[in-house]
Amino acid sequence: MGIKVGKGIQVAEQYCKEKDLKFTPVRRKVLEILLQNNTALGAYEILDLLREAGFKNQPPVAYRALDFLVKNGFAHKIEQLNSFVGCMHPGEDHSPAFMICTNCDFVSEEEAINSNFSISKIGSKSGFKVEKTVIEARGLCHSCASMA
Amino acid sequence: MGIKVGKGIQVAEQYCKEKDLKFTPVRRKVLEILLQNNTALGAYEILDLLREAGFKNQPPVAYRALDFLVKNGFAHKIEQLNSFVGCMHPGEDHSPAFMICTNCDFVSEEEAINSNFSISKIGSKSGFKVEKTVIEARGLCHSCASMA
DNA sequence: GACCTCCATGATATAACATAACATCTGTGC
DNA sequence: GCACAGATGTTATGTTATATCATGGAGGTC
Repeated sequence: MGIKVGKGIQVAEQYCKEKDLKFTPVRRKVLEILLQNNTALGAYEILDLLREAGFKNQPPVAYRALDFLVKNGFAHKIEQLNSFVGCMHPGEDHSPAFMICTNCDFVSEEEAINSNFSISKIGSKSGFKVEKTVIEARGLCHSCASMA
Repeated sequence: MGIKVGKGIQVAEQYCKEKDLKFTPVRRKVLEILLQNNTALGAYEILDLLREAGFKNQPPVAYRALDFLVKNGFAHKIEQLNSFVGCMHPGEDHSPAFMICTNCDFVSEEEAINSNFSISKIGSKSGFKVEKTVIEARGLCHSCASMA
């Protein structure tokens, strides 16, 4: 099922064990689905894949699992796409920045420590206390850019 | 109607004149609505306000006007909220960062040149060519933070 | 073992956000 | 007048997300 998927699942499993969180079959399956993809998936796409895998497929099934994964840092929502990606750094405290290719839909997650810092700084100029940042860029990924 | 509103409308009007764009009544009204608010408004809230002002109120009416305003830089979409804000720097080339107060819903627009730059830098590490960035922070605005 | 509590899941319905598609109108240039 | 382009009118539908209440299942307590 791919090294990436395997590692992600393993880390999530370990993390849940430590935190006494329930890594249930549907949550595991959704994480697997997300990690198997390089593109962001919408909740209803995930729902279809869940159904194919024999799970129930009412919307709350997917949204509940996604809520759990996002809340615990195993997945992220790409706000511009209303879609979700598996997290490449589960369990680690991090500030992601997402690069979304407008040509092939590839989404990569990068570390945004510096940007995040400067956003906090921007906020503090006006007395705003930043708690969470969303940083998403659109453009062309390496391979699409070189084809152009 | 407020200095902010007046100035925003005036700038938009001038800009449209120069660019030969049609600043029609419904577009003007939507911009007024957005500029009158310190919070982001959803398309259907705008639609209600349009109806009150005597405009037609099918969804496309609001979405078309919003598309026009966003495309021409008179408004921005706040992706996390599926909502819109009037732009405080119409006509100027700028890289906005939005600060969204989770307590009072106030949204402020700040300039993000430095962050934007570092996001492009993050992207370029992996060969990604950044074309557009979305930067949104959630937290507490000055006045909500001081109450806490 | 019976009971309780907590959380997850099942199931139904509906809310909220957004666009497709086609008809009609209106101003502009010829 | 007529053709064109862009804006608006109108109907319908697609897509994303949540509220609500019922049911189930693991673990603790007596």
